[in-house]
Amino acid sequence: MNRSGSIGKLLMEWYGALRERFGHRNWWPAGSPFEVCVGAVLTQNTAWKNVVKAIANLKAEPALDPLRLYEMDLMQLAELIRPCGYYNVKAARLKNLVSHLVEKHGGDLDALFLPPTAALREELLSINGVGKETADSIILYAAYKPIFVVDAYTKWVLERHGLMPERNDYDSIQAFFHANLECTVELFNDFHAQFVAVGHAFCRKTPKCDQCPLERFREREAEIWRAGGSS
DNA sequence: GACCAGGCACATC
DNA sequence: GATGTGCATGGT
Repeated sequence: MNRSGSIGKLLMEWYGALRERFGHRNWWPAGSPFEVCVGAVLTQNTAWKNVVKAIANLKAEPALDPLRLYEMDLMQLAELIRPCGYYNVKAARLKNLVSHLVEKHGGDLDALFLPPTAALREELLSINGVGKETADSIILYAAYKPIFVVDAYTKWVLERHGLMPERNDYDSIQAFFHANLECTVELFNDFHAQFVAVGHAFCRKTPKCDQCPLERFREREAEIWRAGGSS
């Protein structure tokens, strides 16, 4: 087995251990694809608990709808999403996303999601306020297309286990997972969610880190490096 | 009261 | 292209 095969096998064992520990995460925690899009913007550098409050406000208005958000006053939108922080910035970003959706696709998410993944990603990234993680979250969890979402916890785990690819930028890490895993929506969906779960449980909690379900793979990881290019 | 959270754009060098 | 900074609330 070559080295990439070994890594793929290890990653699946990681996934199995995480899944056993945390259970299937049932992501994305949202009632509709549009809610995923809104949540993806609101959760930028923000704890999900606070996003839940903001989304509840939008639902109560009710305003969790492309056209309503499109027509809503910017200041009013900012006030509704205040609990999730950066509310002025995020109100503008939501407006950008919704304006694109309404003006280019008549408010129809299915129309937005029609292009192939690479083209859709480029289109989303062209919207000010939609970066790589936000775009990929929308593609995976709202459009149901297989793309691996990389976040701070993903980087933390890879670094912690010495599995970081040559370059540690977003696209390189994403390519690493695409190269070593079966590219399916189901796997990418829950794998990313498991990284978030293990991050919540152990990242920055060094005293507890020895209880992390990934610790038992240390020896396997060392073996892979000893084996080098083949095994 | 300090520190952190499921980023991103923009300024500066 | 690498690095620094502003954005802001709520939980621990």
